Amino acid sequence: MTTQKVTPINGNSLRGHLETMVLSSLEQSDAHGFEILRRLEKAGCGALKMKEGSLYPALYRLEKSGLIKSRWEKCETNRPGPRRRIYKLTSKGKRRLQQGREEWVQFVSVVGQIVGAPA
Amino acid sequence: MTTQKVTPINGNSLRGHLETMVLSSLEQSDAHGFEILRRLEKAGCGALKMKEGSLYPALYRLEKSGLIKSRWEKCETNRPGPRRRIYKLTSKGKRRLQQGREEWVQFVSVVGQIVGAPA
DNA sequence: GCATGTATTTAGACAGGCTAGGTACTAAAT
DNA sequence: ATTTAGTACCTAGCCTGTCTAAATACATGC
Repeated sequence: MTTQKVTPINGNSLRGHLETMVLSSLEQSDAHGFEILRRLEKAGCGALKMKEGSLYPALYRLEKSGLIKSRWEKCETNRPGPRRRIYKLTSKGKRRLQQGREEWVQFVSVVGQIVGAPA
Repeated sequence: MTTQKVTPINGNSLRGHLETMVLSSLEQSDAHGFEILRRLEKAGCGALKMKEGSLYPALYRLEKSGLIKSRWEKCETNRPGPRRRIYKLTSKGKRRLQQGREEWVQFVSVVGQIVGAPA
């Protein structure tokens, strides 16, 4: 009974928002892919399941557009595991994030009004 | 100066929301495709540009799923122009609309929190 | 060795909104 | 009569971006 049906947010509805989400998650601090995944999953409260296969291509696109920059982190810095690629917002990326937020607000406003759900 | 730059809501961000929008626009009253387009465009305040090439396939999918039903309207009923296909929500469609609204609220809540834009 | 957890990468599938046309009917203009 | 314009519908094929599913690599523990 208490099976708390959390309808997962699927890929379609994420389209066009994922990149802003990634940029936003990098605002607090630089991070590598897996860490971004963890941040988003945590913030998504179980409803959000972004996959590696979505994230890494997105990161590639973002870097290609100059919105983020990456550097490799050596793994000898007192931690186990493989190498990590650390991503960082560029100033261009910060501006885009601002823009993405404005677009998000407009998107919510417009679609929300049509869908007519009580905000 | 007063060029009110309305960034149009593009196809990607509409993904996965369009069907709920269509269902919602049919709630007030039955309508044919063009009328749905007008309703959405009007509600979108200029920011929303849904195309026929998106709507008609969506209507087809919705009908195939039993969420809407259509009937042809003869054109001799005191109006000019070609025949129209009038769409109507089924009870299954009404239930789906409810579900779509719940999912919308959740979507806005989750993504909104991540994007961090002031709601 | 082998399994496990962490981390990255990629090929290919797939969905669905968009482009860009086409069809058809009516009325008004030429 | 023919053209033009407005309304209405339909569709083939494109394109983008998320997902599936697998491979690779490194370190630790059994």
